[in-house]
Amino acid sequence: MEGRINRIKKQLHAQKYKLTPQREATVRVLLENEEDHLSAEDVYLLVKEKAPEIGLATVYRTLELLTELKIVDKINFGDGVSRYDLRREGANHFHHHLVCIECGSVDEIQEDLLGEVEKLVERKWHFKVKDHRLTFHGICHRCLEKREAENQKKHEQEEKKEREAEKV
Amino acid sequence: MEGRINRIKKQLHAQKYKLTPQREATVRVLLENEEDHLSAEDVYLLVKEKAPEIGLATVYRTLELLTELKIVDKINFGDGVSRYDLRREGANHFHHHLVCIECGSVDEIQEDLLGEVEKLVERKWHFKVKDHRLTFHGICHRCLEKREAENQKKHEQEEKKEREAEKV
DNA sequence: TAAAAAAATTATAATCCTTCTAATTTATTG
DNA sequence: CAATAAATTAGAAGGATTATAATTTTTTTA
Repeated sequence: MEGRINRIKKQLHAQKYKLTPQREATVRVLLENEEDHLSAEDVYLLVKEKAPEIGLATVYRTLELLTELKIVDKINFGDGVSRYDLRREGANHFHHHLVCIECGSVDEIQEDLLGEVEKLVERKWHFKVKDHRLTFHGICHRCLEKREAENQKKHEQEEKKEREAEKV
Repeated sequence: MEGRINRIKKQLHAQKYKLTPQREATVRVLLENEEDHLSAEDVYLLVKEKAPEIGLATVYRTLELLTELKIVDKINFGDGVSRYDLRREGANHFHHHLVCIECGSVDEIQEDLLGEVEKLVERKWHFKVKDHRLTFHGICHRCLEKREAENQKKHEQEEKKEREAEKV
């Protein structure tokens, strides 16, 4: 964690920005919640626990700054708020997302699925790809498993009923 | 055009909705600007030309309704407004976008680039894909060509200078 | 066809997210 | 240490979207 903070500090310094206490608190919150997809408001509330004096505007400005420096990626899942996602260290492409339309969960895919597709886009559409956003909407593995379990149960009950009917 | 309107009318009726004059005017605007990616405000201003009495709220509600029925897709390119994009007739997947970070243009890719990727996601992550959003950010062919032309020009001028220098 | 009920629309207010502004604080430089 | 620059705070302002109440249009039903 500390190493990562230090590297981010260097990235800021390289562009003549400082890692102020407020900025550091914000980065820490992002690191501690790396799996989540926090909105600016979410970040603000969490940062307040560490640094109660911080203002919402500062959080917005810090997130904007981190986005500019490609330390975080700003993403929108269509629910009216922007969410902020730490870029994995060394990752040169933005990871992808699986949004469940049943339970609302958001999972991440770190694998680069688009290598070939991007090559094709550059060749066929003569478009120089710099970044991408790929999100799948559908049903997550948890909800699928829940469904299967329910179907299983229903089947068993039906079978039980049938057996009882046969007895009578 | 009329045929398309009629088919949309039927889709509405199938769900017990009516194609009111305001809704029809909105759909016409979307059809007439199929290449664009209009915001609700854009649509509102264009619909006003046909039906000046329409209210902004109606446009929003109509677009929401059309989105529910999968007649249009709501999409967000990160500029603070939602944009609405007619689904191509018969298309069972949402098309992709190329957003130019230099000139702001948005081009569409109708080809299904994700067939294999989606199969992989379903297998490997056990996620049932229902829809997707894929947007590339980069430099469009127009801007690339402009750049090349400028480089070409610069080269020519440099060569000219060199020749003149040799003369003297 | 007239009355009642339902659906849709209008205009405007309200809300929510985000950005801007002015005043203040903190850090940096000569 | 004074002067300048950078960053932050609190709150106002802005813009996009949604909610509300009154009105209009359409549909249903007697």
